[in-house]
Formats: sequence, structure tokens, C-alpha cells
Amino acid sequence: MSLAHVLLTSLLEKPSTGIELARRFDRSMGFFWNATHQQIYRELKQMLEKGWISTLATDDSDSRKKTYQVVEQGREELQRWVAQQDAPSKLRDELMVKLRAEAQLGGATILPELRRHLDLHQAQYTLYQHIAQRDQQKKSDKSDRAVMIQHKILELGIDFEHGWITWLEDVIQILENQE
Amino acid sequence: MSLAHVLLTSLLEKPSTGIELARRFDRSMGFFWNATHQQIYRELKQMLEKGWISTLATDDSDSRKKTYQVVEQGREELQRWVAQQDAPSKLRDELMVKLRAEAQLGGATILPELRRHLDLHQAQYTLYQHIAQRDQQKKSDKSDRAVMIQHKILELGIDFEHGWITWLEDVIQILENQE
DNA sequence: CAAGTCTGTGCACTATGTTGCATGATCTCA
DNA sequence: TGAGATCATGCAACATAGTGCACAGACTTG
Repeated sequence: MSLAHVLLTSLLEKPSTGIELARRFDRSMGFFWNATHQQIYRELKQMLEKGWISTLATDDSDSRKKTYQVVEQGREELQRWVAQQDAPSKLRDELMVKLRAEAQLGGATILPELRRHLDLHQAQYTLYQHIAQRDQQKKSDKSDRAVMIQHKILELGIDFEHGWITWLEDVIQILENQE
Repeated sequence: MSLAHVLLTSLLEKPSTGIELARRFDRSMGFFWNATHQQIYRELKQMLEKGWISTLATDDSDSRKKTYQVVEQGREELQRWVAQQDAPSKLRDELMVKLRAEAQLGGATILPELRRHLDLHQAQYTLYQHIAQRDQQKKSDKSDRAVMIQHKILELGIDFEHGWITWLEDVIQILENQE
């Protein structure tokens, strides 16, 4: 299980409420991990029980809103997890299965799906490029290790999207010519 | 749920037993989908109940071994699923979270993990290349649509591994120079 | 031929992820 | 100021995935 560790990382970057975390998953953190708000609330509750995080005292007491921060024990747990060896994440892609299924079934029903995915990847690619540009202007402080790492992670996302786009264009073209 | 559809595709390619399917997941099919044998047996049982597959009558009756094949209803279900729209699979990568966590925690404990992943991706890349070469010799029949699609899927795998390798080498080098 | 290993199937349990709904608090604007 | 939107939290039920263990039959070797 590592949703907890994703949340610890996110909370280290900035103490937040459940919703704020969920929203961050639609952005930067979500590029390589995503979760619904229910998962997040459930996990936060468990992390609180384990003593990895605590609520900020500064919270307005008449609101139900709770802001969480990482405590020492949580930091240690994260450190332990980072050093731990894990297998590379497995790629699990429905589109590839569909392609292969269609190779067996015959027909060209997959083409619209391929085109749709191409559009989606192009949109994602553009989005990443914008973020990269914005970051470059905001913090030209390249010496900061954390900034550099975040930039590199974004770069990987861009590379992957580019790979998808090139590949999809190629496959679509081949399949179109075969019809 | 789509493990069932992955299995349908695999069974269309060749009627098989549970174990044979599991083994195939360690190879070609496993490049973009994987599952344990328990998942597979469980799913096969349900697919049998739904009437998507049947057992081959030719099976040796004193052995418990069962060979499954896709029946018409299963073929229709697969056809339906292929045409259906789905969101692109989300990338979910622990290594990226670890990197980002380490950016917050400081230290360089992540470097060995990065090097280990680099090795693993290099091994995978080499494996894919070998398979591609072997396939090229075996079936130079490029006009076959199914063969072409399988080749393209492998090519995507190769592209991804190459992307990882380049990126990891780059990041490792940068982090090493910062120490 | 007995003991050990391998093959193939499967159950039970736990972990993780998803969907639908409920509820109180806060905001907003006519 | 009160009706409706929307924010933030959460429960319950369900669906999917993964681990650990068990067991029967086949194969193999001293």
C-alpha cells in the first residue's frame, strides 16, 4: 500500500485538508498517481490513528474542516519507504488489449478509439508544456534540488505523452491505409 | 472490469488452461497487463458461469486439467467491449512518488533505487529487442494485420523502455553531480 | 516403490479502489 | 432572509486485486 506515502509526500509539501489533497491529485501529483476523495479521507483517518499525521490547532473550530500535517513518526515512515526496494510499476493498458483483441476479431472498430486517445494525449501534452513554461518563469532558481526534481518528473510526463502521440499517429495511419 | 476481456483475447489467440494463460502473462500479454494465477482461475470460473467460454471436450478426463475456449457469446462480449469508450489508463508510478518525497526529505537515499530501476529497464529493453528480432525472422509476412498489430504493440513497449532509460540516466547523472 | 518435486487447480482472507448516497457548513444573490 | 448551490467530510456497499496456503495428481530418481 502506498497511497498513504503519496499523501505524506503531498502533506510535507504543504499541510492541507482532504479536499485540497484531492484537488492536487487532479494536477501535479495526479500525473503519476490518482485517487478519489473517498480513498483520501479513509486513508487520512487511518494515518491519524497510526500517528503519522496530526490536525493543525489553528483550524476554525466551528467548521468541520481539518487541516493535516505530517508529524515526526510520519516523516520516519516515509523515509523508510523511500529507501525500500520495489518492483517497477507495471504498465496496464486497456487500449493495447483492445488492439490485440481486434487483431483477432477482425474489423476496424478500434480506429475511432485510437483517434480519441490521440486527442486526449495531445491535450495532456499541451497541458504539460504549459506547466513547464510557467514553472520556468516562476522559479528560474535551477539550483534548488526540489525544484529540479519536480521539473524532471514533469519532463518524463512530457516524454511519455510524446511517445504515445507519435505511436498512435503511426498506427492510425497504417490501419487507415489497410482499409 | 477487464481482466475477463484480456483472457477472452488470449483464449481467442489459442484455447488454453489456466496455467498456460498465467504463463502467457509473463510474456507477450504481460507487457501491458499482468495477473496472478488465482485471479485468472477465479475469472475463468465466472466467465464459464456467464457462458462466455466452454471447456474443450478433448481434455483427458482423469486429469483435473481443463482447456478453455471462447464461445460465440464471449466473442460478442469482446466485440462490444472493444467498441466501448474508455479513459486512457492512468500512469501510477511509485518511483516518481519516491523521488518527490525525497525532494522534501533531503538526502540521497533514492540513488540506489534509481540505479536498480535503470538496470531493470535495460534488461526489459534488451528482452523486447530480442523478441522483435525473433519475430521478424519467424514471420516476415508483414501483410498480416494481426502480426503487424502485435509488432506495433511491442514497438510501443520498446519506446517506453527507451524513454525510461534515457530519463533515468539523465536524472542519476544530475543527482550524482550535486553530491 | 517411496520420497521428493513439479504441475495445475482452488479456497480464504486481506487489501485496495470505486460508486452512490448522506449530511452539515458556508456562500450567494434576489 | 431564506432557497438553492457548492464545499468538505464521511458511511456503506460493492468490485477488483493480491497473498498465503492447501491439495491432488504426474513425473522422476535413488
